[in-house]
Amino acid sequence: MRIGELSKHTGFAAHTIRFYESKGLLPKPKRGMNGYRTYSQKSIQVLSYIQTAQRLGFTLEEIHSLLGEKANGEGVDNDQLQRYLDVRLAEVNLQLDKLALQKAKIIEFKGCIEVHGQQGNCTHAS
Amino acid sequence: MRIGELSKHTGFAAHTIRFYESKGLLPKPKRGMNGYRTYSQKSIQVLSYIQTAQRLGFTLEEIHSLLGEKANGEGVDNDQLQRYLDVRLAEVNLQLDKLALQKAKIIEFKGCIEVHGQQGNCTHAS
DNA sequence: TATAAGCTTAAAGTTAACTTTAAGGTCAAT
DNA sequence: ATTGACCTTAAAGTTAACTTTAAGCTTATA
Repeated sequence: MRIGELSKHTGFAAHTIRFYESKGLLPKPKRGMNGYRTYSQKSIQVLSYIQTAQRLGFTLEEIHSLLGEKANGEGVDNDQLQRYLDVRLAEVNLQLDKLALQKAKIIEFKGCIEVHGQQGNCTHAS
Repeated sequence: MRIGELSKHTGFAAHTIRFYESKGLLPKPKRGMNGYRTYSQKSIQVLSYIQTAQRLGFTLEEIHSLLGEKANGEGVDNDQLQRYLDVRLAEVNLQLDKLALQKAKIIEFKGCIEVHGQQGNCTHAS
């Protein structure tokens, strides 16, 4: 399979696949006699893994670690994976708290302006 | 007041204040005969306004609009401000939903791996 | 007087995850 | 044979919000 077909199977643009390769997320594929990249089914699985990890909010750098240096799809063991997930979970919870606070402030601010206007004492609502 | 003092009053680093000026968030200040920037109390208020807006999650570009082109601290009227707040609120809600979904997926994933291991059918938990 | 702290500028560097560009070789179909 | 789709590379561009660097005045302190 060439890069265009892999692209269709995974939804990743061809240039994104090349970019991932350059970042070490995908192993360097075999090349045809014309220099074109040649992929196997395995590559679909790895890209699918990357997609899943991205949906969980992992960065490409973290995914790189998850996949392991070789990027064969072997990657970390289950204990390490659990630790990664715990760290990510903590980050998500932190972000959720931060956004909940922002939301509360915005709502407070909205109410305040409605009543007092912008010049009021709510300009710097805590 | 020179830039160092303004920095101490507001908590913004001097180079950040210059950066805001370059972005049009702060009006160009007067200069002393030595070329040094000279600020008044007003600048403290504008920076404080910027800080508040940042805490609500507005980008510098949005804050630029909020302050108005002149960056005098006059800025938008209350109706426009309400609209900005509504837009930002919608963004925050969207982010909250996205993160809540991520959190649920991570937890699901964690449980799945605990039981089946990484090779299991949970690798691509929906 | 010497030194350190503070001020000036313009430009480049940072991070993330791509996207775009340029300049060209290959392949399939008409 | 030519057109168009697909492939190649390396390098630069994108966005946000700064930070860092370089090179050089000015001011305050010891």
